[in-house]
Amino acid sequence: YKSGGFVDLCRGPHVANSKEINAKAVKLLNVAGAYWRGDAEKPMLQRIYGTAWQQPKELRAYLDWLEEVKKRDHRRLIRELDLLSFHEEAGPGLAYWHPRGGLMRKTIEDFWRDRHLEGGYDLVYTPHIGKSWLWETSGHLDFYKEGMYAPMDVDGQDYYLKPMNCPFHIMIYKTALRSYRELPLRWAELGTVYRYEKSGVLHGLMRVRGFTQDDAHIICTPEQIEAEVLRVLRFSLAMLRAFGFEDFQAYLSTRPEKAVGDPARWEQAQESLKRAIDAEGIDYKVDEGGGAFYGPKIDLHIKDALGRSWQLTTIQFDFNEPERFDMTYVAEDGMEHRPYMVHRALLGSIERFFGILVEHYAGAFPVWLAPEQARVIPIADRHIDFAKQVEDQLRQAGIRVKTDVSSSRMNAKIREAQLMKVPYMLVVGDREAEQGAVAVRLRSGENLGAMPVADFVAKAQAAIKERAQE
RNA sequence: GCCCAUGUAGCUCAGUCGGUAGAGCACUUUCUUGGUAAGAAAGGGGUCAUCAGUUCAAAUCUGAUCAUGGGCUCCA
Repeated sequence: YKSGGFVDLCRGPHVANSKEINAKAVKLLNVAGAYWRGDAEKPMLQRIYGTAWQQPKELRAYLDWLEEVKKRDHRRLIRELDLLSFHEEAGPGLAYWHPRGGLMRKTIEDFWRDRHLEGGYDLVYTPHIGKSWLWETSGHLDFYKEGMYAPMDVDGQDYYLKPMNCPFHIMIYKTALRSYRELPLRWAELGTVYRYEKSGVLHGLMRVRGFTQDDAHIICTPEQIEAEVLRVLRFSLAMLRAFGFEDFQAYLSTRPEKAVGDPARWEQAQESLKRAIDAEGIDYKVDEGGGAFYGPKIDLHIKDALGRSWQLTTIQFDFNEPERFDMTYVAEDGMEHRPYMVHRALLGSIERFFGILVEHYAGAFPVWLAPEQARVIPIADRHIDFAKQVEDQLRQAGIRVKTDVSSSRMNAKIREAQLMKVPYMLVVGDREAEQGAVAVRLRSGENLGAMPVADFVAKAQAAIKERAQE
């Protein structure tokens, strides 16, 4: 788009004067800094953000949407729902998982590990720190030193907090002479890493300094690579669908100018990525030359309940580390060959994914994820004994349940459970105690009336199994 | 890291001209024992982010630092 002598690569339009904007409704949103020509080396200008609409009601709808975004802000909800916290005194970008958040994380991690074992992965665990040798060899100290926490001195040696898991998995790989017969290897780890992110970029759970990647490395032969890539992509889509995401967009990033590795391998890798996306029928865009210097990649973006896009899965080839660590396998010809290595994270980081889940569901999680799936609400203190019996029965049936024994009135207890977005509220009074029943209220406000405890258990278990919202 | 703004009780916020700190919710106790989103009363709770400075006197003015927010740049 052209304004006078200024040419901008955007859809425009630009106006020479704001009075040319023919709008019935305008709102100033905020002011912010922006670098001259988007270059951090250049001075910063003040940018004024505003929005203009043809009709006041369109502006109204937009402001309502902004309001909804604000209501779902995970930074607010993780506090209100008692899930996580951050602490100014203890370090920015470092998340504390409370019991409720911890229970959800455990649920996510259990699901993740089970699916991986079913999907032909092995689970590994590796240390949080390692000698500088690892990062010199991998190249991270050359390329990303400013993103790593300063080393600590241990017995006169520099040890670094790990910013990545790959060198550790490679150490395991190199404990044996590998045969083509045992490939592919698929090693997964919920690996906690630390990266020194610049202070201005930290943002709730979305950008933190300590986080857990749902990482895995696939090491295979050139013949296997295409099938492996397709397998990862399918696996990822199944995983994301299980968490309630349906709308996917893929981005394929190809070889940049400066790159390491055999061009023929790049070509094969890019082809296998492309064929996998085609096979799954995912819409994709190509970012020519947008890959990292060490390999091409596919990123998967999902759309959340408000239509916002988030990058989750990344599937990246690595032609750098196998070389630097001299990874080999012995092929049918009896010679040592260089394997392919693929890094992949499906959810990205547990912290960030959790934040996205919170915003996607506005804190009203599907039953299987909810930290407290049911709350028993005794009407008066004389019903507490029965309420505790119900609680026990439910817990034995594998339902996460609590009883509200506070001195509040039933109305207040219901309000409290609503605010915590507990899927099932089980009111018990004289009538229920007598019949061995619970009166079921959903967080939607719907009242299902009284049902035998066993019926409720069956209902809740079905909802958990189907990963239903209820 | 950069630009701008903000920081008062656990949370959401008042606090005038510089004169020594307040509300609602939450919490504790007591009363209340109730039928689907807040029963009532009393009480406790503050190094006004931190550290310096100006002043007889600082939540209030100045500076630095830390943190947070909106953006920018970055994101192996």
